[in-house]
Amino acid sequence: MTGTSTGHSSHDTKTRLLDAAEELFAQKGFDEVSVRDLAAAASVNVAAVNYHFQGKENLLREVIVRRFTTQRNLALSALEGAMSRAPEHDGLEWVVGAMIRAYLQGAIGDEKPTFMGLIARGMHSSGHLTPDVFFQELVVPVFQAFSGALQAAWPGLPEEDRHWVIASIVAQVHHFTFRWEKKNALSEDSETRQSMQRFLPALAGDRKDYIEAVSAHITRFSCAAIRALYPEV
Amino acid sequence: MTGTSTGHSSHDTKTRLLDAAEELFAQKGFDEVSVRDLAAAASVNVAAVNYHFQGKENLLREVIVRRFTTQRNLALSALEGAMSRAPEHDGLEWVVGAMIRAYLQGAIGDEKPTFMGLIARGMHSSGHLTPDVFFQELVVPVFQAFSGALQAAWPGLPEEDRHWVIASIVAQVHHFTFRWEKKNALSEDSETRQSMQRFLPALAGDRKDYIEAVSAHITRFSCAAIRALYPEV
DNA sequence: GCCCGATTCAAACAACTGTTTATATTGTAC
DNA sequence: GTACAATATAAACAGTTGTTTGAATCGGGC
Repeated sequence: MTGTSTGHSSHDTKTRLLDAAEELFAQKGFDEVSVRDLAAAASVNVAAVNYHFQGKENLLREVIVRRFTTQRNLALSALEGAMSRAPEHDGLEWVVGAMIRAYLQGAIGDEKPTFMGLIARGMHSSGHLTPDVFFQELVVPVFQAFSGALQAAWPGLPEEDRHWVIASIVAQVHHFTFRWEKKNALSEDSETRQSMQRFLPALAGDRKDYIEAVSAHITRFSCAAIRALYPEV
Repeated sequence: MTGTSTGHSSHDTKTRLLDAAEELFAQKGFDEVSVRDLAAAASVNVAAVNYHFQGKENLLREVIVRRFTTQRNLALSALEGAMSRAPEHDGLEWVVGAMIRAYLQGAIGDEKPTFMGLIARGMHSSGHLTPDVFFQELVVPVFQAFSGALQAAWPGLPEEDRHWVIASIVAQVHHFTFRWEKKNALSEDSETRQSMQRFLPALAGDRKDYIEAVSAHITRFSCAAIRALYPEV
């Protein structure tokens, strides 16, 4: 990292390792993936993990930061775009919908197993990553941006209630993300999978339709509550 | 297990092991707890785990089944009680509130680290437990009971939308449960913990108040949406 | 007393973990 | 070509994992 002049060959194996780690961690979780698994998946030597990163945990940290940074930027720019082009009469649905869609897109929009489960695991797990920096840099800005946008879109919603409402919206986004991942992790003919699809038929469709259906529902449900509970101005 | 006549001494160490496992798994997760940790916490020999249960995974399975069974029964009886005594005019809030309160009570009502995180981990994790039986026996009945109660309380809500609405409610319950656990897992002066409490001041209060505040919010929020979106009869 | 099945225990087992070492191999500057 | 740093490799390391073994102990029945 001292000079950006020469380095070119290492970049390959480093990113190869990062990519493999992201996919494997998302699939099976941190503890279930050994350094040897990572090395094999990336077609590099086992020692490479400790040479390029310093230990397995640091690799996880870098994976998370990389993914979450793009997710944060995605959400922030989507929010900014929505706010600037928000028509006056349905500004609420516009802003909330944009936020939800951006998150879902980044979370399960890709065909590969996503990072969202990885984040969930990482936050569950005991000390695998120091959550402080991560939380401050990546979660807080999105929350505040969303909070500000919501305030602008629906001034009648007081600040202390806004926290509750945002929590409820985030809860739904996470939950539906999790359901999609969970479904995909099950075998095609699993009883559980069939039950899940019976309970939520949208799970049987393809990714794109699911994201759209979920976004529409959360937006409709949450905005209806907001409109019913708080005065328009 | 052949005869119920003699057995008395083993029962002690077996339940001691179950209790220790439940607490440790909930605290640190399945992989982070070694068989030796379990044995030490229960004050039994390491081999006891493989003698009474057959392997560590089986112990986890029995822990989960035991806990989730009581949780299921708790939710079902709470729902039944609420339905029988539901006054006509606010039957919706009554039923939804009872359901939410029962779940939160079982999830984070105890002072010990709860089983909810354990369940979440178990469902996340790859193959640690066969989810099929577990899901069919423990999740499905509660879902169906809640669905039936909701139909009775608000007939205007069509079945396919009911699935979505229930998912949104469950999402919130899980999320707020998770937030409480997450907060408790962090050290008192952690920056993240302070941020979380700033975003959701109720997290700073005690357990009882938190459960009450969360139940009230989810009920209010969700029922407002239902009333706004669907005709009363 | 003796016997017998059920339980407990300390010790050892084989497999796997993340990490390090010492040796090659590479690419580039001179 | 040689020299040099950066990177890749195979082998070994020390520690932990879940599980098994075989002997010791317990608890009554007779």
